[in-house]
Amino acid sequence: MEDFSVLFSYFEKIGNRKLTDTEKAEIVSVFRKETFNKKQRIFNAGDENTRHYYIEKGLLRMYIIDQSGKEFNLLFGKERQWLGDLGTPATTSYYLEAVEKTTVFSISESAFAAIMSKYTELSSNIRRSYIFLQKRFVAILSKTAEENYEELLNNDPDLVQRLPQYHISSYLGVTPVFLSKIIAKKARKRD
Amino acid sequence: MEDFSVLFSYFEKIGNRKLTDTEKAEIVSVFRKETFNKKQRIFNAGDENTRHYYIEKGLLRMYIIDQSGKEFNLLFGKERQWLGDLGTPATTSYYLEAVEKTTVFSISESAFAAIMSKYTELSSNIRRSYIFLQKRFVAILSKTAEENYEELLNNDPDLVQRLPQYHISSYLGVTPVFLSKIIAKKARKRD
DNA sequence: TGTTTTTCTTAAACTAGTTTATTTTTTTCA
DNA sequence: TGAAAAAAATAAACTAGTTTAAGAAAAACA
Repeated sequence: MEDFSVLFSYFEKIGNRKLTDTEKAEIVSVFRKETFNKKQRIFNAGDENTRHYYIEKGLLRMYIIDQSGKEFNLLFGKERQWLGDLGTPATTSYYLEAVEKTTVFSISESAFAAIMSKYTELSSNIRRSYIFLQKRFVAILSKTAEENYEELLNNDPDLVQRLPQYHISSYLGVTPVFLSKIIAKKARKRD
Repeated sequence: MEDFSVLFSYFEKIGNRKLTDTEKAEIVSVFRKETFNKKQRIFNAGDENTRHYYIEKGLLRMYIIDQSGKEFNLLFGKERQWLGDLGTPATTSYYLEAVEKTTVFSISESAFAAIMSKYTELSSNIRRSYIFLQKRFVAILSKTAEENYEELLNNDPDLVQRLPQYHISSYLGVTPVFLSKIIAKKARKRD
């Protein structure tokens, strides 16, 4: 029998109360526990009705590939975070991939919509995602790559450590070459 | 007595049914009809507990001012659209201003949260806003200013006509000088 | 309608970030 | 552990977009 305790804790936290056995059974029935290996693709641009992922352990990235074949990391998700394309069930434009070996609880859009009416905190979560993206958007628009790198380093040093540099540069909207320059400059300053 | 018919129609559309007189009275009691003149400020960065605005007529812009004093237009809102800072009631980082003389129905965050549970379509609206912002983010990150201008022209020609060029350039994340160049180049091509 | 103010254009010098290519360092894995 | 592959650093030439400035055009308004 698979271990859903992390998921139960999550719902107990957002519901601010213990779950009954019936509720636990309900949760087990709509979520699917899955594990993905490093670099394994979870969904692809063009896929319809993609699922939502609550991450137990590991690191995922959601990205696009532009006309010229270049990748842009839109979002990362790590343990105790949600990731997925909120545009679902419409055809997605994104790719979702594991950066590390990752274990998730996944749920279909329809089931997600259903539990949202029960756990209203899930809607607040979408709203928080919006606010996060808005901040990120403004930062990338109005600040230099150097400032944005500095900020990421402050806000989520863990992420910077777990990701290869070229994934970070793509998240910041610059080339790996340029991020390398920024880091070299920072190191030069420091001594 | 002020005319709330546009707002009633909106709720009848999203609720997919006629409103009762009681419901109409409820709506009138929580919304405030307001008019803003061209260039009038509606809220400022630093304000707390900003309101949500459903636009009856006119055009608003939400923007930031960066460290160096430069403005960046994050979003525009026109008739039959919502605009506001979803981060409310937390202190906002944004400015909201009327581009044209604009009439709105405004509502406080607490009342908004309350009617959201009754008209669940309002949550879907937040989700749609998220999807819109995500698309815009990806476009600005991965496409040239020229392509982004072209796209805006296709998706919302009306907006391009109603806004001064420098507001559009700021929305696209470039300087007015550069947008002017893009437009000049386009005109040169066309003949 | 003419004057003032605001917006747009053009030009030229500049810079943040890109591209391509090569070398070095780090990681992977047989 | 040693060879191969992946990631990062460095360099140099390049370009998309910025800055500053000045003039032209359009809009506002008295």
